[in-house]
Amino acid sequence: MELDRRKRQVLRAIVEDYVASAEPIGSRTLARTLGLGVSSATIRNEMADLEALGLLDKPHTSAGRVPSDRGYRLYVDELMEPRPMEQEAFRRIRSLYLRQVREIDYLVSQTLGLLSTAGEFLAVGLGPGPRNAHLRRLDALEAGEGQIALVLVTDHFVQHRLLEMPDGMQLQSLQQALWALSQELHGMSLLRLTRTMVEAVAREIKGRMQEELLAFLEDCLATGEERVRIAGTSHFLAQPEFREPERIRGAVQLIEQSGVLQELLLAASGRGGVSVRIGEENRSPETRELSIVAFGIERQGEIVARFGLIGPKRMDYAKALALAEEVFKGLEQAIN
Amino acid sequence: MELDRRKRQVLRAIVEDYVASAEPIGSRTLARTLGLGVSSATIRNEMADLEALGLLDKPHTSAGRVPSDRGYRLYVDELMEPRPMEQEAFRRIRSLYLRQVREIDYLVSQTLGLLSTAGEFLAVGLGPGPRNAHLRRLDALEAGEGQIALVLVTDHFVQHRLLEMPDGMQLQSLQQALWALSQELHGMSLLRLTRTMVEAVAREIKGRMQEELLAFLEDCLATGEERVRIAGTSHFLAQPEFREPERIRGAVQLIEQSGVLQELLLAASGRGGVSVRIGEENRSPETRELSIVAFGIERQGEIVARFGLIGPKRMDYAKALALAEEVFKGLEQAIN
DNA sequence: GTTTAGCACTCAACATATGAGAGTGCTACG
DNA sequence: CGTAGCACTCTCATATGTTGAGTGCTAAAC
Repeated sequence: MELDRRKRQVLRAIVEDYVASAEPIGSRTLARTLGLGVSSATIRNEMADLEALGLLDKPHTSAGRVPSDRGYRLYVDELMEPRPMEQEAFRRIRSLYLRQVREIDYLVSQTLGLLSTAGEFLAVGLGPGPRNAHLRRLDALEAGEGQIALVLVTDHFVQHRLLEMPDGMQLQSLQQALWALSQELHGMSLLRLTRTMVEAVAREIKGRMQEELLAFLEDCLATGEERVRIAGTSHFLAQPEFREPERIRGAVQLIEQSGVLQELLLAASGRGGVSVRIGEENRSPETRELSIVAFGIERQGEIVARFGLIGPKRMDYAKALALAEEVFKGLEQAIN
Repeated sequence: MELDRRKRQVLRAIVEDYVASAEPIGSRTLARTLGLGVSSATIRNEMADLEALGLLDKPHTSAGRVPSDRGYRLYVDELMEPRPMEQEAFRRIRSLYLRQVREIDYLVSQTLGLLSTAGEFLAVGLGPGPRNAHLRRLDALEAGEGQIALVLVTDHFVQHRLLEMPDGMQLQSLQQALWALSQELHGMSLLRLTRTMVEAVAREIKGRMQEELLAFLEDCLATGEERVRIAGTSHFLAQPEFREPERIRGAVQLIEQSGVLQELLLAASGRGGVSVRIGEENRSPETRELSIVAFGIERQGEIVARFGLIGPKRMDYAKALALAEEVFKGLEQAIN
């Protein structure tokens, strides 16, 4: 079923008005602001048609109309005009990705900062997991005053731990053991690594240092573990949809126990660019009233990082998409 | 002015009832629960006296009584019975601090996790600032595939950054320059260090690597910078005092722009053990309705870390104090 | 002197009524 | 096909009782 020109105009105006005002749109105001020389009654008829098509909803009998999920979808797919980025933001994005940094973990946190500057979305990011982090080096550095720093380097991140050197332990022998290990296990995925390593390590190093080393490796796995990072909470919570205390509580909970957000991000971000999920298109009930603009970053065939901009369904899709596209391009370039 | 035995009993019962129920306490219920064989009228008289002494408040003419700030203070100082910790929590605390770890930054984040498990307070923590972090080592490690890891070690934390080696740059010459620098500036406070270092570095290392190194050092300062860390937000926001949307918004804002919390923590935590601040005793208007149980950790005469448990004035002081005392002891021992 | 019973009074919270305002659907007409 | 007009609906805000918990005070009892 095709929409004629005017219906599209009306739908688009309703979406954009509603995004801006967060208030249902009535026929009178729309007839005025639309500037087409038609009366409110005509608009009302068009609205009734759009509602019959499932593109608009009524909050109650006598408030204005609000876009439905399908209405937003149509808007995003066909009606929306891509909006150019602000110069300032554009420049900041470019400059971040022109640097020499290759540490994905670091890039994730910096990118998150960038995404949250838009000032109205909840920015979420996911770094590479232990599955696709590969060991490059494991070492112990002298750190003065009887302490050492354990350092683990992978292709995606670095981890460290400052420890008291146990009495009677030789730095040299520790280093030798670690070097040998590094050599042997170089390039191995961190996920497979641990089991093998635990046993190899146990042979060479004894006592408390062994315990600490194992604890350190475990933490490296945990840190490398895919845990969603979040920025821009207050902007997000400031959205008018969270005015009621019950809603705001739900949103806070959603953010705190980030499992749901992680799931959302994983489902929404994929290969090949930026994609949008709207309301009911999300699986879990907690996110049925939210939308997400998301993308994944690929390196050598694997997705090593994922990002998303989350807002109420009434979010500014054009703005979010422009930002996401730009960051996507920058990051892909920087990483590959 | 001395309070007789019964007045103390009444005050204590009111505080503890109110802490548990968050509802003002009336004379009738109190007469019943207190189990003293006196009538509500007698309790009413006692209450009136306590109110005259400034130890109780009335939310309005005809609700029950609520402790005033001074009432809480008297309760904490004289009336409260120290509560023993739960075994489980106690064991977890001990085991964390029996390890070899000396990295304060790491200890801060682990301790914060511990504090937030109490499940009703907002836990805040502050690590050592650049002022009291002293350079131990600055190095560049080969990290494979044309990349290097810059590593900076201080007595309190370690920082790192994974970089692409610029074409034509020699790892050896970079290392030499960094070693020389480490040697020269060893033990210097990170705060004074940078200025001097910037210039020294500029001489030895050129081009993009210089930029990246400077950026790295700047970030080290920023990371080492005293920035308050927060855990347990959702427990805190679940407190009934934040039922109204306006209040909850205020609380969220307080948490997000953490400057006020940092100030609060700095003012409340000091040398020599755990202390309590109640309501109006806090300076800034945003925290007038909150209380904090806080302590600082000393090492060689300097406070290198600070922690606080924040709740509404109606918080469970006995529980918070027990937890704080235990963590304080454990940390002091582990660090010294 | 202390305690208690009794009573009038106060105030928040809840429910109910009322009116205004915004918006809709429908019908009849140009 | 578009428009004017009108009855109708529903939310929101305001006003008005009503209820229940709690207080303060007085006078009598212990």
